[in-house]
Amino acid sequence: MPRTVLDRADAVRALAGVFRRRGFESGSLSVIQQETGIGRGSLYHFFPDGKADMARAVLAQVRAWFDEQVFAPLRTADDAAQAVAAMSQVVEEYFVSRERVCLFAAMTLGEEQETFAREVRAYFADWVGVLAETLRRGGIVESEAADLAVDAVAAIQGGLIMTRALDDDAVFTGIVARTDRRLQAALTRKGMGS
Amino acid sequence: MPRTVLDRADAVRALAGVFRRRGFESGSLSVIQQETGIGRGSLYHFFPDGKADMARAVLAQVRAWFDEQVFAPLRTADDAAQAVAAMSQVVEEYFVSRERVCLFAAMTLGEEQETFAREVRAYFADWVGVLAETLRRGGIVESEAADLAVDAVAAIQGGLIMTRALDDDAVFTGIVARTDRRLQAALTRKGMGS
DNA sequence: TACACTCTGAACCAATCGGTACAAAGTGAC
DNA sequence: GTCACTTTGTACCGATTGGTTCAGAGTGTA
Repeated sequence: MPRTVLDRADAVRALAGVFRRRGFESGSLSVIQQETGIGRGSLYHFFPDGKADMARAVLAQVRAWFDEQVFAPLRTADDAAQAVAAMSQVVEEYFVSRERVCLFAAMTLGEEQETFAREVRAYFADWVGVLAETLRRGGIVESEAADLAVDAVAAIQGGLIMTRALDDDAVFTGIVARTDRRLQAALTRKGMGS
Repeated sequence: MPRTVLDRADAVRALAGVFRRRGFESGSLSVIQQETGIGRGSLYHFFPDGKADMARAVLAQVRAWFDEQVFAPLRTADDAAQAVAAMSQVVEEYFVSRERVCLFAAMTLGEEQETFAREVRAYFADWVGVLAETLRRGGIVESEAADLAVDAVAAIQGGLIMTRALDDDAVFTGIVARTDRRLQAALTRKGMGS
């Protein structure tokens, strides 16, 4: 049963790839058409409001993925150390297999900054929040858990920048590994050390 | 003696501001003209090769600033701990007063990625290299110094993303402070602990 | 004053932009 | 096969893009 007709999810997937490679601004309609093989007609059929609609859909898909694969597991975990280790692994795989680009981070630059400010803020605030809560449940005091969580997410995001800049996946892999190690160490000493 | 005529340095300064706010892609000639008050004629007088030339000039200016204010002090310092503390302070001031945007990091996204790949790689490699060398001179073993340096620069870059996303300067300030504290702690224990 | 030189504004260009319209092709239910 | 509905390619629109040209204003020197 060959699928010849696209559905919206296919289009969103293809768009995410283009936006990761090209950026939102420079991913022009012609380029999108060419790289995805999706014609203008289909694009405006699935996304009547044009490029903004496409960006919104892609962001929503990424957000949904993180909700399922990252945030929910952290929330429901009873073993904090194991949950954090799982997060490190899942996040590493995700970004390495997706051009080493976080589309939400990309949205903090340029003009579209304001357009999606709410979604971007929610994504990072939720990530930090759910990680901090997991660390707290693991026995780390509230204030230290919050700092550790912010630092961990920042390290991952900074790792993506460095790994793209130096064009070396090992940079990102190393940063994620050491970030995980730092969180595990904090959980082991239950937030007592400095 | 009122300066009514611009020189190239004025133009570069103004362009840096526009690129930080708008990004390279969306900073169109008309927007640049409008926000800087510099006409097309002047722009193409100073930057005959157009937008690419402007980007190159802005990047070179940022690079020169870091050479002078960050890299050189680290290289010539005899007190590693003090030099690292100075770096933290200077870098924090720099980014807070410049829209919390690192133009080299912005260059790791989108199409222009390849255009300036060499300069971007050099900027980050030099920053990491000079910081690692400073830590090594401070008594930290080579392999650990390299990891610490990569992690520190990544933390700063990730901090910029988080601080823009959460629209809160305190996020960046906190991350820089804790990154500095981590480096100081490593220098104190001379790279012996884990 | 006159001169060489730097800087600037405005008009203009082809190419491309994001977006629209719509007829035709594809698809599943009956 | 027919029908309602979804998906698609093509042609097209006005606006804007990055880039060019060039006459002339601004400036320092003598």
